[in-house]
Amino acid sequence: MTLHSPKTRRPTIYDVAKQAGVSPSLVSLVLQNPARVSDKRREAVQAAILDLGYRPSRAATTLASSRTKSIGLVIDDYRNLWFVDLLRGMESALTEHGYQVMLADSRPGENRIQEAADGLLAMHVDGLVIAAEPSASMLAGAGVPTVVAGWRAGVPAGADLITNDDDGGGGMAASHLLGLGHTRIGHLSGSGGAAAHRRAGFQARLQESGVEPRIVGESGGTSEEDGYTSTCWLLDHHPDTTAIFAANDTMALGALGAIRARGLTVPADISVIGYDNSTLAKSRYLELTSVDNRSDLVGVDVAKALLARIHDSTVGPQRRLIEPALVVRGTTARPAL
Amino acid sequence: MTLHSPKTRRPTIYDVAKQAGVSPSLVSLVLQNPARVSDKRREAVQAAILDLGYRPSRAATTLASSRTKSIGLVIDDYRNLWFVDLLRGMESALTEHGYQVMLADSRPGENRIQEAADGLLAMHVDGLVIAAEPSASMLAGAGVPTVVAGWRAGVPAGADLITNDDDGGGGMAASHLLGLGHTRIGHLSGSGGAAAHRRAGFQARLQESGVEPRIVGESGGTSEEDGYTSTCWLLDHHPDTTAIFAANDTMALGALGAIRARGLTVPADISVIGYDNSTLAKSRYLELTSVDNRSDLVGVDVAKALLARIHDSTVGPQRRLIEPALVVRGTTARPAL
DNA sequence: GCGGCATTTTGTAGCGCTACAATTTAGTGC
DNA sequence: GCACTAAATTGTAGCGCTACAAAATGCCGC
Repeated sequence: MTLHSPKTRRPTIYDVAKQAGVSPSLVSLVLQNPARVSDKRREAVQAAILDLGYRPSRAATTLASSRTKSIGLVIDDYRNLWFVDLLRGMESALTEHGYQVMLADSRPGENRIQEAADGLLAMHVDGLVIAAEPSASMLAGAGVPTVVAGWRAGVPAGADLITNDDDGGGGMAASHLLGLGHTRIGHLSGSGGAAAHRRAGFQARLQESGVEPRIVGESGGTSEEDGYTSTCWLLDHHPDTTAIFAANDTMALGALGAIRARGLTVPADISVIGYDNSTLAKSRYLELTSVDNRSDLVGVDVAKALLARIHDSTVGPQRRLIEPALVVRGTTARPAL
Repeated sequence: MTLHSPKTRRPTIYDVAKQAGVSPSLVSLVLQNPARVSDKRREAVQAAILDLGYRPSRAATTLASSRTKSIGLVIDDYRNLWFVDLLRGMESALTEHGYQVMLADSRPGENRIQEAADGLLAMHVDGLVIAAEPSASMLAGAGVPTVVAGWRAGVPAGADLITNDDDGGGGMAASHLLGLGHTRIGHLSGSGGAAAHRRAGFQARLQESGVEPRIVGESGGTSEEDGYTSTCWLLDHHPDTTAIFAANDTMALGALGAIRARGLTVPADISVIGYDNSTLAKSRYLELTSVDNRSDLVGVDVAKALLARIHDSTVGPQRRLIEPALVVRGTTARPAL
């Protein structure tokens, strides 16, 4: 590639057309569907593109064609890494159709989901994914296909919903602990929607077997600190507890800390199971048993739902749950006798 | 807000103008500089905007004004959370000037930095930040102000460079361990550029005091697993080691695992210090002493450099190092006698 | 060589917005 | 009320691209 006068304005489709000796329309065609153009012209155009360092203006394309081949993804916080699996899942299903994903976070702490969505909509995204807990009822989509991923509350009217089966995952955790022989079981919960479903599924499955879990922190936070203090409370009030299910891996880490502080050992004295199958859980140092909510699969389904709606605006909104998977590692074992 | 015929095309500036009884130009003015418009018209326009649910088309604005008030940030992998601090730092300095940040990752593993940058450039970003290790020499910027953040290799010609002082951070780790009285010190390194600087700074500071560090994994990876195996090697060959400096927190976690596997205790038997001050390090369970590279400050400087270049294209490229900070927690202590 | 048809190529118009000059309106002093 | 300046408002002309209809070209058999 030759660098032509670096300080000049970027080359346009007209520059390419002139250099290749064809019309701008032809260049546009080459860009969109090279197969429709004769070999001779196609090569001339591609050579000119390379030579000039031409890069089509996304803004102009958007304006002229009124579709961007891109879909917007609103997440809550970059630090909540679950979106990464969601994103990869979406991309795997989207790239083959030529779609891109644009990310925006909702300013953690301020919950500006609508604002983030607006920003994305201003860029003419063809579809919108909300992967953050909507605080108030939002209108969101405003015309473009919208799907809520990973949350169940506050789904805007007309939006698809594709989310992890947190009830099912809670049930899996319960079954795992029951299967190992535990009966005096604690649960560290939190106030969020996901935590509520995990709790419900966990509790229901235990009750089927006649076991009543000791639930802590139902209306509290879900940080490591919360996990720590909840575990302390649990060990104070139910010292015979042999297993703890934490609503997420971070809280499980807190539980590990509290257990260690009591001089107890995991899993010999107490089993611990987390949720999310995060990096934390996978760590060799922690070896945390955890429930993986398969956000990658959620992402794939999100993409499919979006594509379906984009190509056929008459399909109605759907709701689907993705089944999680239990990953057994080193923090769960049979209870001591 | 009234919802007007949801299935119709989105309202344009002309719709707003008609409804407010003014010209499109006036609406545009209200959008850009409300103070320049009389109260009466301004309010009429704003009411119309609200009523119609009007959202300016970013594409049209970009095309017409040829500046987007947005800067592009290329990161390597969303999982490497250091970019979050960088981003927040940038945003804190950018939002007051009305600029937005657009993110793109370079497809982890494939190192498609140029591709990611191209995508951003196609959206007419006014500035570009490369926060990923450039594998080959890239042209990057191609006209727009560019700054490389957090890396020192492969800086494109004409780009600014603002990065963490990894040498300084390594020195801080060394000083900390020396100050505690350690003299038999190991270092878990890696093949990357950042690791090399941390190693160099660490080694230099130790040598000033006549201490020669035992360096492992200089040409290896920087995962938890690498930290684990390197530590095993270290403890095999230098069992008298009393302190270990890991090139990052993840490796430090691996070190903790290996130390525990040997039946040794941290920090009683061995002190461990990491780098990055990640969530991991802050965890109450781990309490890992770590060097914080203050990526937030890097972000602020990146933003300032960019703004300076955008507003005055004649300023030359600059290079600046940001001083890191040591965060002492529970994994470092005086050596046993 | 020529009609008839498929393929390739091109002009024209316009997407929604902003810059800028031109025009209108308001404000001032006398 | 008038000349004059400042402030507010508007019309015009694109920004770079694509859709689409129209035109040009190529290809076939006879």
